[in-house]
Amino acid sequence: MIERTAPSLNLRKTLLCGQCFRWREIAPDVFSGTVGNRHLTLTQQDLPRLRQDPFWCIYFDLNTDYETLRKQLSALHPNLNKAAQHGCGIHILRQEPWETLCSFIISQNNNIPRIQGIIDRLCGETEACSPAAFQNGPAVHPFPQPETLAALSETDLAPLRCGFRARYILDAARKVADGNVNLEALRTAPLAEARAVLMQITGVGPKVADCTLLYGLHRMDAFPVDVWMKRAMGQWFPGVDPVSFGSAAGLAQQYIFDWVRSGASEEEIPG
DNA sequence: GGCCAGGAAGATC
DNA sequence: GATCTTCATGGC
Repeated sequence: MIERTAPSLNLRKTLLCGQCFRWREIAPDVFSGTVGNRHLTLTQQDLPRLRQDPFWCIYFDLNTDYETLRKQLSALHPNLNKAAQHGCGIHILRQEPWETLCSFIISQNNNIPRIQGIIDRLCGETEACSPAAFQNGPAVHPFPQPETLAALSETDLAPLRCGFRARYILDAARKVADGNVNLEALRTAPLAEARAVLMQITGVGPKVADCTLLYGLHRMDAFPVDVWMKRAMGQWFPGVDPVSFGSAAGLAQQYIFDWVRSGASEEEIPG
């Protein structure tokens, strides 16, 4: 029996690929982040041990066979094969739906450093911590609950410096808090229905909806088909219908995005 | 379809 | 240094 020494998850690729915004590389190969009311600092070497922890095992999706999914996607098209090779090691994290929805509302027309800054301020990371908070180590700053945000006003959110997105955050918080949008129910709802429910929220369009479904509800069938991605699909995957990606469509799009963002060269575009 | 809504980062001058 | 340009957008 050969001991499995190389887990399918690559921490850097997974945590810094733009699917989440509360992880930082605080030193070379050392990653630190907050999930729920837990704070974790780890390196790639800590992953095998993490398998024993039910919470982190679920969060990092360690029980999904990404190697098989990656092989299935690779077989669909030569360019998807390249993208999948580049994205090898990316897991789709199982993030909290509300935090994910709110984060991707903030992400629209925005860049990652600024998104991280806004979310840090939203979570109170930049507030001065009381001395008592440090008695048992650094204070953990959970993502604010929708009920908390629902009671606030745009003026209250001004210190976040999130611009026009403030009213979108408040509308989302209120619709989730009062039950108009039941995020948990979207785990099993038909994809089209789940999208429609999310798009009732002001400031949530097709892309934010699909990102919420993929990253927040682990709907691997969700595929953000915006104009940009459609163009990339048409140019780089001629004749391939995203439907053929099936239940791994979300993973495929993450591979493609990561590949494109890395500068997957124009010369690789066929024809 | 065009434009506008923060602000930060990177490119360019 | 100053000045563009861009940003996984959505709404009017």
